[in-house]
Amino acid sequence: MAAVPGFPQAGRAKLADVAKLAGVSVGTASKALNGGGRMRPETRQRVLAAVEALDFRPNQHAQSLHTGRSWTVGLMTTDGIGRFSTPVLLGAEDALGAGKISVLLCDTRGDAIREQHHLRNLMDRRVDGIIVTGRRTDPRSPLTGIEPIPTVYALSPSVDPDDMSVVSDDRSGARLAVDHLLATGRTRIAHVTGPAHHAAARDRAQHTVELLEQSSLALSTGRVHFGEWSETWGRRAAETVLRAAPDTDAFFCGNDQIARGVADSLRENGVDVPGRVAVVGYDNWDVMALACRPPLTTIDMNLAEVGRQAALRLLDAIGGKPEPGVRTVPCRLVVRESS
Amino acid sequence: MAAVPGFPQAGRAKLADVAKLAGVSVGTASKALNGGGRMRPETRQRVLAAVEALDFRPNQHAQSLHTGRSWTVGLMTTDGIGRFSTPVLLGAEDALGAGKISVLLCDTRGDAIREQHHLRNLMDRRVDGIIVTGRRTDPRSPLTGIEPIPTVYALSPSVDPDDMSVVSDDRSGARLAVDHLLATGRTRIAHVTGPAHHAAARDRAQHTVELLEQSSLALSTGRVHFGEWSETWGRRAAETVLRAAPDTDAFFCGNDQIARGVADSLRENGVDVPGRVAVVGYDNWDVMALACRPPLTTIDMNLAEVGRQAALRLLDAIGGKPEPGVRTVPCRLVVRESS
DNA sequence: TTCCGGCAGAAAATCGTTTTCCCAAACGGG
DNA sequence: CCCGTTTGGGAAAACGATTTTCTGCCGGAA
Repeated sequence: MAAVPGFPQAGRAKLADVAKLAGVSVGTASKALNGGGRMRPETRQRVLAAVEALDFRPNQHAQSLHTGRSWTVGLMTTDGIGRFSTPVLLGAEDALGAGKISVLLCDTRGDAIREQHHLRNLMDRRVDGIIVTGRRTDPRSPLTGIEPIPTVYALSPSVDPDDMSVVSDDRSGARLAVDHLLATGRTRIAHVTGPAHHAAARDRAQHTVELLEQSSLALSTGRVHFGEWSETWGRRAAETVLRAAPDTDAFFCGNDQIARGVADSLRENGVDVPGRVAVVGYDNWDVMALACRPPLTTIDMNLAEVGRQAALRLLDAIGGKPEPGVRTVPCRLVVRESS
Repeated sequence: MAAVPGFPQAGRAKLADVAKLAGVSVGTASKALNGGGRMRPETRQRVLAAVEALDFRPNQHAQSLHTGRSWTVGLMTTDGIGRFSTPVLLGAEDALGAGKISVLLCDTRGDAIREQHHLRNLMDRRVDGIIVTGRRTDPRSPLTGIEPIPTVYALSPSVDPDDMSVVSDDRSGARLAVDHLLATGRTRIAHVTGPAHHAAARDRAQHTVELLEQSSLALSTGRVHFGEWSETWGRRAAETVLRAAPDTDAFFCGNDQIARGVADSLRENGVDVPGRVAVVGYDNWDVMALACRPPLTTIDMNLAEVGRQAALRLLDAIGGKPEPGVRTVPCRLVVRESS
């Protein structure tokens, strides 16, 4: 690391400098670094010593120009980087970083123009691959005009089943919640969730109904309560449910905000949670789940794992082993005091 | 865009192909593209037409190799990508994207080893600049070993005053809150905030006290209530305050979680908000502020603007016009129904 | 002594641009 | 008609690595 007389300052040495210091040619120096070619061990040592002395770091632009690889993947998020895409993003970054690959961030803000713009940019940079993530679990139309670049869709799958997608397993989430409630003796379960035009709400609701049927049960109110993903809706829905089916002994909610609204409403109406009624949320969003009174039992989608899986599949595809299709990541039940 | 016989398929044409199709030399083709050199308009047109026909896009690796610029900046976040760094990040991406610069994401998870690792990576990639953001407003020690690379610290300033930093103006935040409360007739103000070892809590508290003094007022309880950034603490503190100073007519809280806790506690104790007591939060975190009953008046730190300013300063520095020092971004008062 | 195989390492080609230098033709003024 | 001065455009040298090809040189065998 110490400055060597006659050579450029540390950090900006080029391979030619290393070669000169070691008394060999550039080609030989390169071979010494990259394993390859035959050479006297002593020569290799000299080169390695020179690398050390000059703190040489290869110029990645030169490498990329030669190999055509950028050791970079694009990460496109469609919703500003929200509560859902963030953990996915971190999981992906984690898995990629291990492989010396960096992440180029692109936020489309849900705008198709911006998406095309970023796409051009990523192609110009010759990224090795692309991960696309969205806020919702609704399928999205695939990116266009990226023929040769491996792409993985995370969280929001592509509508094309031949694309690679990694999603959270809504069915497993519903199963964990329902099984947990049944196992703790609840049989009169209500389901309050978000808007019916969201796949997440529809799918979880459908699975819930099916799972109850398998135990010869039905929803306590006879129907799913679709609404919004908000506490306000949770509070309103709780009252509706209690009026329609006063013997309801559990709420399975489509997300933690709704669940918290439900819990607040129950408490304020003097209904004991979990004594008389259990509440289970979805998302394991800590600020909601932990601040809730009582703290929420909830379903964790393992979003970081979704991101990690997406990254791993992308690496496979970059390595020439693409596995088309949708892969699901199972959820996890987090039991707290509301059930 | 249509395939031209005898030429590689669209998207992978090189400048040599363009030149051949236009009947000029590579150098001339380059000049035609980049404005420069003198040439007959007709020749330039021929080149441009060829570019169009072949859908030519310059190889950025080649450009970067030649110019030494990567048109990329590193964005290091120290805390996963949390609630605070996300808007900063988006603001920065927005400002940089306009300048054809892409963002390379690095998350250190607060780990020094990882930080060094990412730093090496960024230097190897010859990024044009670096933006460092953190979760807290406490000053952080500057990055080491990046001598020649322009760096801007966002949200968490560098302890070295000669570095470039962009932070939220805590003083303006406190002023907006206090002035608003005074203007609406409140004079017995309590201040509940986070841990005293957080600069954000200390600074806002200090400014609040100073501002009150300027109006010959003091805190209703005679002291600042330091605690945690949580709803639980907000609820506890509200009761403490009401017991110590029952004539308190306003709470200014260090963040929206605390404010929500305070509001909840007041409501449950039958204290009318905003009728008898006003509540003002800090952060304008929508899920908290909007879900609160009543919706919270709060201070917005304009974090996206912090990110944007950081990006702009970085661009200036990259362009050779660095302006060392700390720059502050003023806050914004968002009035809702809690005051 | 001659020839050949093997090996260490040098030299050169390559990746795709940008940029500098240089040459030829055209042009204008005296 | 001749000599500068523009002008348009080509050739070639960077940029910094990797990879392929080529050249000595040595030892051993015929």
